[in-house]
Amino acid sequence: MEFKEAKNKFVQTWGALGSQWGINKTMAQIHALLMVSHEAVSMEDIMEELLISRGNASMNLRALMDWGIVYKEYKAGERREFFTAEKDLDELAVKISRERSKREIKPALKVLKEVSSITSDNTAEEKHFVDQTTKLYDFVLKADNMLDKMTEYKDNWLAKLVVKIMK
Amino acid sequence: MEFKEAKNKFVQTWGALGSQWGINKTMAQIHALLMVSHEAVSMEDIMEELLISRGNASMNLRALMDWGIVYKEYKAGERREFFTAEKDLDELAVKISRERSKREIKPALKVLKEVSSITSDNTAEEKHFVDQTTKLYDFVLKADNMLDKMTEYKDNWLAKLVVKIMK
DNA sequence: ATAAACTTTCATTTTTTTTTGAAAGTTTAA
DNA sequence: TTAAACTTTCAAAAAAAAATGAAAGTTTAT
Repeated sequence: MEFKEAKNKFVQTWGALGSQWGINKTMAQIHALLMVSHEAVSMEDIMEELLISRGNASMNLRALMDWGIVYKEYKAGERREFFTAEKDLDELAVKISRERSKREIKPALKVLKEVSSITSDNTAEEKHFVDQTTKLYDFVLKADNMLDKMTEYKDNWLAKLVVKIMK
Repeated sequence: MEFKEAKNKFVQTWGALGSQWGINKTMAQIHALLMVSHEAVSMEDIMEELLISRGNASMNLRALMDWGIVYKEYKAGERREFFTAEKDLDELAVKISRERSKREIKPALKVLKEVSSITSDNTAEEKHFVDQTTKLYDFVLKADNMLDKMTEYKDNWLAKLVVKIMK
């Protein structure tokens, strides 16, 4: 396999993986492209390489910057903007975890707390509902806390964790 | 908030959370419904409660069973089938992790290995590509191994982990 | 102040994903 | 073996999500 083919395969695969995890395909593809680029890339070049429109490129780059995993870069004497991706994978994981927690998990927790707090008549049905949603709240809260703690380790938390677990 | 309202809110929220993580909304909603039901539910009742068609219910129940997180149940003297969800949350997490690893992570790893193994000319561009995809392979492999290890803990791995990390 | 070079926005179109529902299939009881 | 009671399948329709592209906006150099 030659370079161009490999690069394309990587971008496609990363895009597909993104889709499966609720991230828009193009967004994941742009991210993939930037991750393996040794220097900052212009919007023009991204459009060309991925065969997407200017609007699409612009919106997804904005989204990636909102996630904090892609940065704008200015080059001296160049009018247009260039983009780079976070390349430190530990840092990348931390940022993705934080965003998903903030955007998705925290709001879900809020609802779980609400619905598990209804004052139940004591029918078996309602008791089970309260019991199960309470357990779910506790579980999700723990999982979310774990993510939080991981962000404190930052450097290499994953390796440390795996070593610990595997003994 | 009364029971029915709370139940509905829970089902909707679980459905939305599913969507954000790449799981079809109805599939997540059926799962939510079964999780908080104190007894097995018929397809008819699922259709009615979620206002979905027979085909939709059938296909998503099949998918949930393929994931190993919903079971068929037969009642004596009843022709139709009833469904229940895995209610042990540790068990649920284990099964979801295993499936996602098998379906999504393992295939991605295979590609990462392939593309990181190209014989590079030594342009800076190609070197960076090989370096970055190799790192990514190592990282994803570690993360996946962590999931694997977690499935060995089964009972309460999450609590144990959090305790360990938080010291 | 102007215009060139560039980016963003958003109504519309396209694509993808999900849902429907009717026909085909299956199982059970008599 | 038949028919009733139920489930599954899948082509077509609907809904949802993503992409387009042209107009509006912004920045910079002169």
